Amino acid sequence: MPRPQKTEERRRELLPVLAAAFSELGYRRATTAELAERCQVQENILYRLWPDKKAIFLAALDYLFLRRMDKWKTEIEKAASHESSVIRLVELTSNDLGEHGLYRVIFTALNETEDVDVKNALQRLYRRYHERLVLELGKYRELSGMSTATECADSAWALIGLVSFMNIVLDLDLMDGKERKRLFSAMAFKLIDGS
Amino acid sequence: MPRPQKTEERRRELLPVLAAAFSELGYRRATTAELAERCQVQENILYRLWPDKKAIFLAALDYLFLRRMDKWKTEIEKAASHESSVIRLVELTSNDLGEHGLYRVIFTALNETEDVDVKNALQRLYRRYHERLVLELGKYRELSGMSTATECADSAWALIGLVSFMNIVLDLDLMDGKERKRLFSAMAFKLIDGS
DNA sequence: ACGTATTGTAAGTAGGCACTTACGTAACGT
DNA sequence: ACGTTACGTAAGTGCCTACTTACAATACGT
Repeated sequence: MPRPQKTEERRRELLPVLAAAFSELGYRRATTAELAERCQVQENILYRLWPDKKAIFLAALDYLFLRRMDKWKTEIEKAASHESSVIRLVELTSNDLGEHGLYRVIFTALNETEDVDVKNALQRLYRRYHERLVLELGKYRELSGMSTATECADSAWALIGLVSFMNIVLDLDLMDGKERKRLFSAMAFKLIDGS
Repeated sequence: MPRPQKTEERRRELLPVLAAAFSELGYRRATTAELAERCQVQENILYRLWPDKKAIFLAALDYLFLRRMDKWKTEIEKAASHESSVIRLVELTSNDLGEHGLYRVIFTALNETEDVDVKNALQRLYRRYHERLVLELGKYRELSGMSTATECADSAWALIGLVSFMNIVLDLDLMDGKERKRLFSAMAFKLIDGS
C-alpha cells in the first residue's frame, strides 16, 4: 500500500483559492483553466479532487458560507449583551460591504438556478442565513417585548434583502462607499427596531 | 431605388419575442440560435438588425423597462390622489411579482457587469427607476409633512431593494405565492410610511 | 419588364469551454 | 530495492456558440 492519499487535505488547501476565484469572476468567467492556473496545478488534478466544475463551485459556496458564519460567531461573542450583538452584526456587515466574498458568489449562482443542485444549495443557504438572523433578532427584540415571531421573520428577510441589494449597488457603482454605508446603516437600524 | 427598408419596423416586431426569450432564459442560455428560432427567422437576419448579441440584449432591456414605466403611468393615472397612487404602485408590484419580466433580465445582466455597456445601461436603468419612485414617494409624503429628501431617497432605494430581493425569493422558491405577497406588502407599506 | 437593393436560406468557421487520455515521476509499505 | 499506487504534466477531444459568407428569391421604382 504505497502513498497514502491526502485528497481531503488537498481540497482544503485549494478551497480558499477557488472560492476567491469564483468571488472575483463569477461562475462562467471562472473557467476551469483559470481555476487551475490560480491553484498552480493542471485542470486535471481538480477533476481528481471533484467530479466536475459544479461540485467545485458548490464546495466553494459552502466554504464561504461557513467562513461568514464563523465571523458572525466571533463577532457576537465579543458583544456584551444580546442588544449589542445585533448592532455589532449590522456594523460588521456594513464594513464588509466592500469586500465581496459570499454575495458575489450567490449572485453568480442565481443565474444557474435552472440547475437543481445549485438551486437547492442556495435555498438551504438562505434558509440557514435567515434562521440564524431570526435567532439574534429574536433575542434582541425580546428585551423590548412587543414583537411577534412573524414580525421577526419578516424583518430578518428584509435585512437579507437589503444586504443583497447593497451588493447590486456595489456592483453597479450606484453610490460611493460612504453613501452606501450610510444608507445601509440607516435602513438596517430601522429594520431591526421594527416599525 | 428598389425595396424601401423596413428595418426599424422589423426590430419593433421582434423585440417582444426577444425580450420574452431573455426573460425566460437569461443572457447565456438565450443563444442566438434559440433567439432566431423563437423569432422564426435565421440567426443571420438578427445580425442584420443589430450588430451583435449584446445590442439585442440591451434593446430588449430597454423595451422591458419602458413597458414597465408605461404600466406604472397608466396605474398612477387611474389613482384618485397622490396618496393612493403610491399604494396602487405597491399593489401593482405585489401582483406582478410572479410575472418575471424585467427583473429576470436585470439579474441576468448583473452577471455581465464586467462589460461596460451593460453596466452603464443597468446604472441608468436603476437611477431612472429610483428617480421615478422618489417622485411619487415625495408627493405621497408631502401630505404627512415630516420627511426630508434623503429620507425619501433612502426609502425609495430600500423599496427597489425589496423588489429585487423578492425576485430572488421567487427564483429560489423560498416562499409560496401567498407568503411572498404578504411579506412584500407588509414591508413595502412600512417603507413608504417611513419609520 | 428589368435592374437593383433588400430579404430569406443554409451551410460554415473559429474560438472557447468542460472534461479526458496517455504517460512520466515520485513516494510509501514491504 | 521494488512494485504499487497516487501525483504531476501536457496534449487533446468534442461540443457549443457567437458570428459570417455565399447565394437564391423577392419586391420596389423606373
